[in-house]
Amino acid sequence: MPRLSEGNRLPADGVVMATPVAPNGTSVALKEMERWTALNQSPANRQQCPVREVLDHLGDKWTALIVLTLSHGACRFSALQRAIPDISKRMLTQSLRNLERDGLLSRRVYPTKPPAVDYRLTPLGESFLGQLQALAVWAEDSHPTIRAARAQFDAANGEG
Amino acid sequence: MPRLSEGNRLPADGVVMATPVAPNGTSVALKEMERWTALNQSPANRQQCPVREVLDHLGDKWTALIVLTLSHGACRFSALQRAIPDISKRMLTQSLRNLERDGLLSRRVYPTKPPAVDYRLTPLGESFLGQLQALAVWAEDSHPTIRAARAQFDAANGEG
DNA sequence: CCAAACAGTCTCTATTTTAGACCAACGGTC
DNA sequence: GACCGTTGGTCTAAAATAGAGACTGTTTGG
Repeated sequence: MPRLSEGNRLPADGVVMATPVAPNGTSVALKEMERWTALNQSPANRQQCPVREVLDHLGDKWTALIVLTLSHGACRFSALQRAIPDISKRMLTQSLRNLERDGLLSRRVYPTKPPAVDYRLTPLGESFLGQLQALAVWAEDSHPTIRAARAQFDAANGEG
Repeated sequence: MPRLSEGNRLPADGVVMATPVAPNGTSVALKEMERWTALNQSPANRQQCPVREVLDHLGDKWTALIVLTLSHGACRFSALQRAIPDISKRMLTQSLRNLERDGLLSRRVYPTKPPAVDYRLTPLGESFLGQLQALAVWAEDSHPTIRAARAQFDAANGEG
């Protein structure tokens, strides 16, 4: 197996790795890349990778929205449902459980009839919220640029 | 329809809104929450919400990983595949297209045989990368805490 | 001449998500 | 007092989505 090292056998008409090159001729970024690639080879490594873990949670799609919603204060199940109308009960329950399991929020049950339950961020949850808020700011700042890029792309590639 | 205002008719045994209270008696956070809730009622609003847009992209699950991988420099399709072994070609293609459409990365085709294509972050992509890296740092920092919380949760609630 | 590599596309299946019914007890209305 | 909505969920069936793998056509390597 040739195990081709990317970047060496590249088309002659374009510089592909525009990164600093080490004395031996291989790109520095390439080496980092190889390390990263190697790391991701084993399922075990992938599973215990913190980045993956966080990303998989964001991949819940609802998780981030829930945390953002809870930034306004403690919230009951049904209030969350109203705040995020397009989440199904099932997913809301599931996402809340995951978040609780990971210690990002705490669940409090009031033994009344009908039962009342509320969710609030833990300190860990608050710190995650900080990250999310930074992301939200980036999103708002970049929104116009993204919309523009999107319009341009759609115009270039078929408009159907 | 009573349109119950959350927070007023709460169980007597627990303070549910531990947030500053405005002169008129309603929680400040509650008002923000109502605004947020109102915003999310209309599908149109949800669709054009920048936060949603970014979150939906992270919800791709692979998008973030791709951007993080491209932080090491330009990368060809197959190298990305090797770097992220558990992504399917289908999703990789799809995610790359979305990212390109939103102007986070650029795609360059070298008309050789066999064809070569490489992807690299645009300035906008780099700025998104910054956010992602901050998130990655948070993830690594918080990993132990999360693992602990998880272990505790699993111990408390049935260990099956 | 068979195999692999390149960057995808296409189809078929497996997983995930959603929509909606249901629970049991209570408050308000008619 | 029948009827409705409210509480926080769980459960099932249907819809959307993701994944696995075959296929494209050309070129180099063995």
